[in-house]
Amino acid sequence: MGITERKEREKEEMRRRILDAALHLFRERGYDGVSIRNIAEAIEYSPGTIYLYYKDKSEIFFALQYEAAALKRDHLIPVAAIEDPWERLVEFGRRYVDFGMKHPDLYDLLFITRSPMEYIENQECWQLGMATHSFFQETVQACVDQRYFKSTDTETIAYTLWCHAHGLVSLFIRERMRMYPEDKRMELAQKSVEMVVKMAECL
Amino acid sequence: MGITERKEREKEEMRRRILDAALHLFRERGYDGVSIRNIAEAIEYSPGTIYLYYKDKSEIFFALQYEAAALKRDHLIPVAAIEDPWERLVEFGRRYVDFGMKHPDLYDLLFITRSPMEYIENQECWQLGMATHSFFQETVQACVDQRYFKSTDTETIAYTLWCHAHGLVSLFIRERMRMYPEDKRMELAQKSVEMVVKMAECL
DNA sequence: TTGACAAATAAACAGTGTTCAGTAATTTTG
DNA sequence: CAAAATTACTGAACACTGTTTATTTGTCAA
Repeated sequence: MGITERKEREKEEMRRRILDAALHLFRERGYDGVSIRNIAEAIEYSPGTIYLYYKDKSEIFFALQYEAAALKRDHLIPVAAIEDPWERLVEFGRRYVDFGMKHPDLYDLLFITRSPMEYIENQECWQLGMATHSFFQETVQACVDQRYFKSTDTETIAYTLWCHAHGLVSLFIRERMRMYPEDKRMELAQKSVEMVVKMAECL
Repeated sequence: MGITERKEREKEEMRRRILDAALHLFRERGYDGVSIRNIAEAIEYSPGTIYLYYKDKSEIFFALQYEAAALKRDHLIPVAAIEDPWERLVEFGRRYVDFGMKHPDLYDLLFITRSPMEYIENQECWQLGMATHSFFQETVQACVDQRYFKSTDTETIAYTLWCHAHGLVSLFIRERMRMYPEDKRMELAQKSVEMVVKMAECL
């Protein structure tokens, strides 16, 4: 009796279709710029159908946020193989920024968008993000242990580096770099990353 | 004939009432959480009346954004009196962060909120922001001239410092510091500012 | 074939930004 | 001072939003 399996598969396919359409539309017009009716129209179903698969609009958002967190983890996973903690940290930073630049919509979803954050902490997405943050902090700790920094305040060092990376990405993707010519923005961002890499030993 | 003057004054008072009510509501519920009808109700007028004073909802937003920029400038103006460029820069950074922490809603308006940014560049608000940014960059230039930094790349130094400050404030006000206990967040932010001050000479 | 179950729909509700014909108040004019 | 003109304001309407629900459609098992 493979019927229930097929049904389950079809349900999953439908959820996939909804998410793909939603992400595509969110990318173009932002969360608030997209209506359930828009998503329904995109997948050629009636608005009510969406609610058979997702409880409400925000759950679609959360599902996408989780996928974003997973993609980010996958983007960062390779650095775990780097032995030297300093090299690992530098590569982590570069890849963090790289992820933000390559997937502005997903980065936005994860770190900027105002959304019912109260709900999120108990969710897989939050755990995923926490794991990544812990990995980052452990790498900083390893660097501290090997005296790569002046300071030994691991938490503050990690947080300071994160602030820089996040500020860099979010100013870029929320278009607050208009005072710089468009073709110079990315270059400036890269120069800034390298500058922080060089001065990090003074942290 | 002081009638036209009185009319003009009354019109201005009405605009003020609308802005005050809007800011109060935006603070509580955010831009999207507030409707024109809410604002109208708050000032005890009908929704249509709002449109006699502001072309649409986003124009109310822009008016508030301009006031935010002006308030930010006023918050930063005192540092211009500081002679020593290094001291001036440090105090500028502290005050920038301080403004963001004290007025999260206004900071949000200025540097995070997604809004029709295309319109903004020709506006007074943008010019105000540009002037502040120029002042900041000139201060960095003065520090460069006096060899306060290793690097002489003024633009990248200024941008890097801005990234850190903005990242710090925006992670805080968009609630992405939940991995730290609430009573430690502000302390951590302050420690990070001081850490950047100390290591800035390595920039 | 029929009954049961699941899936999809259309319609409805209460809300949104915005427009506009109409009303009420005020000022200018005769 | 009364009538006309101007202005300020209203409230209903339009097209949209998220969400719920009664109803219809389609599939499968007996």
